[in-house]
Amino acid sequence: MVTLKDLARITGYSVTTVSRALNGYDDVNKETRDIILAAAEKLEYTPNINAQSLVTKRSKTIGFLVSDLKRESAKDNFTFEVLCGISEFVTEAGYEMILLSTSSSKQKNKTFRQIVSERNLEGIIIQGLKKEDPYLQEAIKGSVPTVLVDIPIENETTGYVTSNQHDSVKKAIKYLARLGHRNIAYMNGHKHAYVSEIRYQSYKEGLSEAGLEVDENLVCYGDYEEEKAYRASLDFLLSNPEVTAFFCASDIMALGVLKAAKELKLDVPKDLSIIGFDNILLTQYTSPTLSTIGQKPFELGKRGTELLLEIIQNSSTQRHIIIQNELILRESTAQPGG
Amino acid sequence: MVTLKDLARITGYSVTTVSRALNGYDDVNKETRDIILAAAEKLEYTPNINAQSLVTKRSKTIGFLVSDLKRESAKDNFTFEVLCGISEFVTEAGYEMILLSTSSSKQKNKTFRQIVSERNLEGIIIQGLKKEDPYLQEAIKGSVPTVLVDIPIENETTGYVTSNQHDSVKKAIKYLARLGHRNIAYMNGHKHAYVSEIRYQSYKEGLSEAGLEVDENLVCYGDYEEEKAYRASLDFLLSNPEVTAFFCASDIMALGVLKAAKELKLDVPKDLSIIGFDNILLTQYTSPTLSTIGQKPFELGKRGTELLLEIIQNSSTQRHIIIQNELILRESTAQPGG
DNA sequence: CTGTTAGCGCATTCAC
DNA sequence: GTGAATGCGCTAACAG
Repeated sequence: MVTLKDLARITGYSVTTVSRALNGYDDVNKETRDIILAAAEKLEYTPNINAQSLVTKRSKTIGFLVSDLKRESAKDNFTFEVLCGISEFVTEAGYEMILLSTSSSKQKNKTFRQIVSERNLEGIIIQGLKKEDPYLQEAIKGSVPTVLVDIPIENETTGYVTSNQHDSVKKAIKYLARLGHRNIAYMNGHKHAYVSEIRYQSYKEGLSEAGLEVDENLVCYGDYEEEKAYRASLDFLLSNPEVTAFFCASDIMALGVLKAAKELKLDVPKDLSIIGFDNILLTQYTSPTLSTIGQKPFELGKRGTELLLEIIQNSSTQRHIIIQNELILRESTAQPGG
Repeated sequence: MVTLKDLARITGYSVTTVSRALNGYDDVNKETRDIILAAAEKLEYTPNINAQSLVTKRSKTIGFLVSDLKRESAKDNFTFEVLCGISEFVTEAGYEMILLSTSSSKQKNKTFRQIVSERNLEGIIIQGLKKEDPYLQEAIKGSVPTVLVDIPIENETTGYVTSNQHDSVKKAIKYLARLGHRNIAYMNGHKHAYVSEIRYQSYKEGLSEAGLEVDENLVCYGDYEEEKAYRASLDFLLSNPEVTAFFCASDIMALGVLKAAKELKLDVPKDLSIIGFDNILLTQYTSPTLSTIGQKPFELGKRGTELLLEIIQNSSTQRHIIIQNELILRESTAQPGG
């Protein structure tokens, strides 16, 4: 390992001068700088970021905190795409990202503050935590720069990045209404997620704006799981034959509804239109293919990181970023009756 | 931020004693230790790992180096599942993981050594790099503990974790042969991946062991892409009507073959049996559902990390770990003719 | 058992 | 322009 001291010894200058030359200070003789830079290059000198951060207090590291990063969550490439987006931007900015999972941190009885101070994290991006998660509360209250994915809360050191779920859900509902659907059901996820609320609220508003009545009985709960959505919709469709369209808070649940429809010999989209949310790869392969609302998780990660670094550098003019979703129409939507 | 110095000041002991008490040395008076531990708890003291690593030379950090972590790779949840496996085990061991992408590192002209020494990484797990990638070569030659995923190379500081691809591919081929297939084609991926070679080799051996001749003309190249596999197999199936089974080096390519078969009005599995590799989620949703070889990427990540930490601690008895794959039979395989 | 001393690699005063 | 001195938070000899 080559250190500043080595470079100092070899070039004959002091550690101080070497440090300044390498960090681009302009009070260094050009010749001196060239000599030092050449030596650094030759020896493949790399600054020790840990040592740097010890004195500068800037670790050039951020954390990405997600809820249980277990086997199952791997199915959900939303998190992974966000991760990719973060990774891309973070590296561009000369930072590095550490992956943190709440489950394992809790297991180790760490507080949010500890997670952060252990590694001197400059900021944290949070995704997928339940509303009532203590880490989330700590993060919001604390003074560590934080960016939340899909949780619309902001303050001095907290920002968020999300998509225009409100508009896109309303758009989907109104689209169904325009096709002639009068009884549009909603398959909601569990109540621990902010997005469930937002989407449900938007569903209701969409109905109202389309001149349709909101009927609480047309709401099912599938917990963002295919199997649960399948079972819930099986019963539901049997007892609510007037329903001709189903809007689902996630594609995974839409798959469950699709399965139930098939089992009940309902033709999709002739007897039942279905719209999902997420645009997962599978939606292009089902039969019929699934209409859905497409998010851009990669962008969420990338822009979220951008925002986080701005908050860290105190250079941000805003505390939130909204990414546009896209209503993707495929084969699972049509007029009622065909 | 609470430091050792703070604890020393408050408890009246020296920094050294506080440090020793906290690190569980047994040459500390029990009473003293209790006082110190109590103070640490009360003030929520958290050791600064960066400072620790500066002196101990152990950063408690490993890197996960993957090839281009771009938008597209997100489709491939193999990487993500490996990542989840790493994350789980790494945290258990008190380590943290940093995500590194070759594309961005190259862009910054960093050598492998620099990537490692910048952050004092204790070890690295590598996945998805092409055979000829310079980072891979550096890693293997270098003295930094390294674990390769699916690249069977080992030496003093390098180990690998992979699945029994050899056996499982042979098993699949022999299964097809037992069903009565005599002309079994192979859809290979690009040649930059070790796994392509291994699977191809195993395919040939499987044929031989089943008493079938190896015909180089029955090999196609789909580059691990659906579209390319689709086009390659379209031509191929037209000009090779005697082929009744297709083994594909990845499920994604199997999807391409399935699409081509449908376009050619070939019934799967009646006219053409298909077996893929990976057991991606999609294989359960296609029609017909796809037979495939299931890997356990989560296990790969987890066991790989385990191995890496052993190499780091110099406690490993072996340098490689093999995880068992599973031949999963679904609807896309049958006897020729039905 | 405990404290003093030294130093990890680096950036930053402050003199010269 | 340059260097000596200081300290970031911590561990590791070495004395006592």
